[in-house]
Parts: sequence; structure tokens; C-alpha cells
Amino acid sequence: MGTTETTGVERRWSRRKEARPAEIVAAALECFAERGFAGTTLDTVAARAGVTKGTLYLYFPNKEELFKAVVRESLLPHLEGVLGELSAVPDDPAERIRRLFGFFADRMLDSPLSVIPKLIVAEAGNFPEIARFYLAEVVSRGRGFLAGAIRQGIERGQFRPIDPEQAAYVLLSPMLLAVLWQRSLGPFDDRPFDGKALIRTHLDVFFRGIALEPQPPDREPRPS
Amino acid sequence: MGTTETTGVERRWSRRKEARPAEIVAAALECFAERGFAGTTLDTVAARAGVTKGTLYLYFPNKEELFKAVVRESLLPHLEGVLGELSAVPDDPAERIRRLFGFFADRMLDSPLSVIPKLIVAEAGNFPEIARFYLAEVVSRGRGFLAGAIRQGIERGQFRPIDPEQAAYVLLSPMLLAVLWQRSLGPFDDRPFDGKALIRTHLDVFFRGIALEPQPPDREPRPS
DNA sequence: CCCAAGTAACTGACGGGTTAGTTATTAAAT
DNA sequence: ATTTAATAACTAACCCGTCAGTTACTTGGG
Repeated sequence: MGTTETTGVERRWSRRKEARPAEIVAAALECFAERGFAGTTLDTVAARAGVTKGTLYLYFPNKEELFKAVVRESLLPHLEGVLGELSAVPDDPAERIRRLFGFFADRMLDSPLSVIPKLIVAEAGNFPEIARFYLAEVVSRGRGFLAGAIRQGIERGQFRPIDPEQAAYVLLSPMLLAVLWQRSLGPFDDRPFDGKALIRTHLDVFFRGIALEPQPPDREPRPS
Repeated sequence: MGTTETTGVERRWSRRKEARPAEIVAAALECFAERGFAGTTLDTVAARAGVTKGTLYLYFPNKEELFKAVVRESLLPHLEGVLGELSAVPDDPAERIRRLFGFFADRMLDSPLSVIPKLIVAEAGNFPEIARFYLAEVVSRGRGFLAGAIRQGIERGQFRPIDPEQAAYVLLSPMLLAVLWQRSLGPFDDRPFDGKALIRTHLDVFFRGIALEPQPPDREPRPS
């Protein structure tokens, strides 16, 4: 053992107050998604974040708050992105729906964020607060956006009349299946799974399914 | 009939070797579904089953084997039921698909069995064996049944040509959403959720969406 | 029918391993 | 020199799995 480490590069740790929280949250997201809340040990999270357990407690008061932070911090930036993108969306209902799905396919499906639905589904019973948060911030908004677009399409005479609320669920369900499949059963299946193709097929079938039937046109179109 | 309630005399317990395993499995299913595998303590399971922890170990070697038994024992009887019902199914593809969904809506949606998909999704990472079992025994069969019906419908000229495998996923996805919603986020939402209505709407939209172009199907007898 | 003697289902307390959370100490940064 | 990010060893609590002991039930001899 030399008395002096001439290399010097092998520092045990460095102090990076700014970067730690985000790194810890990212590591925790992976761990919680793989093992669930109760199945994840803080030593594992710390190791993956490149620190020790004590460091976690410098930035988060306890395991539960870390979990909540993971969901919130992972979601919020993307929520802004989605809302921003959707606010500058065309007026045509079908096109608005396609945009949302395009966004989902391009930005969510392959990102680390796609583990969150699985987390929420698994832990909703243990974390009612998180369940309500996700429900209000993500599900309700998506459901409202889709139902609104459907309703608008019906009013404009582009779609046949169906319950917009139920149509919204129908539209949401393949997205849910895609992310859950990728993160749960998919890895154990030998057949390839193409989430984007599934979304495309579904949209195709759906729009044909709600298209107006070729019947004699109704009376006068509405203004506005 | 089991002699569960003994009148008057305050017995601490009774010997019921035959009934115990099923009771323990039923209690464990509820606990695991609510809290997940790691979040469930065996004392809780035992208490809900009306016994103590030691009794669990008379019938199951350890917690993990209990969990596997829960999934297997809960699924297998129902699998036989489904397969039996579907073997006596009509030849028409659309009708076969409707039968599967009818069975799902009537027998699964409101039964305690509907918590299993949530369990599988949540614990697939921790129990690859269970994931593979569920994949082979439930998902693959359902997927195969649906894809086969779609393919047959295309060959017969009842449906327009689409990828039967992807169509099967499209068909499965609202069933997944229905059971997961009921068991996770649904209880926290103030809006009512009608899984059967969702299935009906989806089938309606789906069959119109894959109908041959020139000839739209008959109108539904019940609009609105 | 009655009552030991025997059997086995069931209990409950405990050991050992694990992990959430704490704290005394170290060392980077200014 | 002082401050403080980070560590590493530590504590307390929890929980799985075990087992010696208890109790419900069975059996066979009177």
C-alpha cells in the first residue's frame, strides 16, 4: 500500500448536491418498477444511484416520500410537454386523436417513463394519494381530451353517435396494453411485440368503426 | 357443507384438514392482490383465513410456493370452464369472438378471479415462472383463439384483411383495461365505470372497423 | 355407552436474517 | 478553518420460517 495515491483519480466520492436528487429518483424509478415498493431495498436504490443509503436521507425524508417523489418528478416534466404539444394541435378531431397517439408512440412507449403505469397499477392499493394524483393528472386529462375530440367529431358529423366517454376508454386501452406488455409479460414471450404497429392497427380499426355509415345525408349542416 | 360455526361452545379452533388449503389460498389471493407479494405478511394471510401462521406451513412449504399455488389453483378450474364452453361454440367467427367476451363479462369481470391480471402484471418481474405459466395457459390461448377467429373471418370474406395477431391484441386490450381499472384506479375515481358496457361498445366499434368496406353491417337495434 | 390412550391439526413464541432509518466520522470544497 | 456532502457502522423493528407444546378429535377396551 503506497502512502500516496499518485493516480489520485480514484476518489471515493465527490460532492454534487445539485445532481444527486435526479440521479436518485432515476435509480429508484428503475428499482420500484422492477420489484415494487415493498420489494425494493434502499441499499439497492443507493447502489444503483452510485451512493450509499445515508445519502438518500439527505434528500428524501423516508422511503415512502421517495416513492411519491419518483412518480411526481418523473411525470410532471412530461405532462408539460404533452400539454404544450397538444395545445398547438389542429382543429380536426381525428387529427387531434392521431397526434396524441403519435406523441405516445414516439415519446412514451420506449422511454423509461413507460414503467409508471405498471407501478401505479401495482401500488394503487398501497398509495391512495399517488393513485388519485395519477388519476387526476394523467388519466382524467387523457380521457377528457379523447372524449372531447370524439364529441366534437360527432357534433361535426364526422363520427357516428357513440358514448364519447366509453370511446375514450376504448382508445386508451391499447396504450395501456402496450406499456404493460413491454414491462411485464412481454420479456417472457418469444413472439415479437410491436407496440407502435398495434397502435396504428387500432387507430385504423377504430376510425373505421366510428365512421358514419354511407347513408343518405341528413338535413342542413350546423353553423360553427 | 363444512361445519364452520359450532353452536354455543367457544371452541378455539377445529380440525378441518380438507377445507384449510382452499381457505388459505382464497385469503392469500385477496392479500396478495391488495398489497403485492412482498407487502403481504403471512400473519395477515393466516388471520384472514382464520388460522395462525404455523398452520400455513402445514400445507405450503413457504411463502413463495403459497403464492404460486394461489395463481395456479385460482386459474386452473376456470381455465377448464372456459375451454369447455369455447369448444361447444358456433362456427361463425364473429359469434365465437362474442362468446369469449360474453364469458369474460359474465364470469370473470365481477369474480375474485379478476384480481389475477393485476397480480401477474405487478409480480412478473419477481416470478418469471408464474409469468411464463400465465403467458402460456391464459394469454397465448386467448390470443390464439381470437387470432384464429379473425383469420377465419378474413378467409371467409366476412372481415377485411388485417393482421390477425394484432387484431387479437386490440381485442384483448379492453378486457385488460376493465379488470385493471376495477382493481386499481377505479375505486379512486368518482365517475362510475361499467366494464360490460365498455366491452359492448368496443365489440361494436371493432366489428364495424373490420367489416368489408362496400357493405356496412346492419344497424344496431338499440341506438343511443 | 363411557372413558382413557393415542393421533394429528393447530398454536404461539422465538431465532435468525433482513432492512428502514440514525449517527459518528471522514473528507471535499471554499 | 469551517462547513457540509457523503459515508459506514449501528440500532431497532419487522417478518419468515421453526418447533415444542396444546387441543380437538379418534379409537378401542371396558
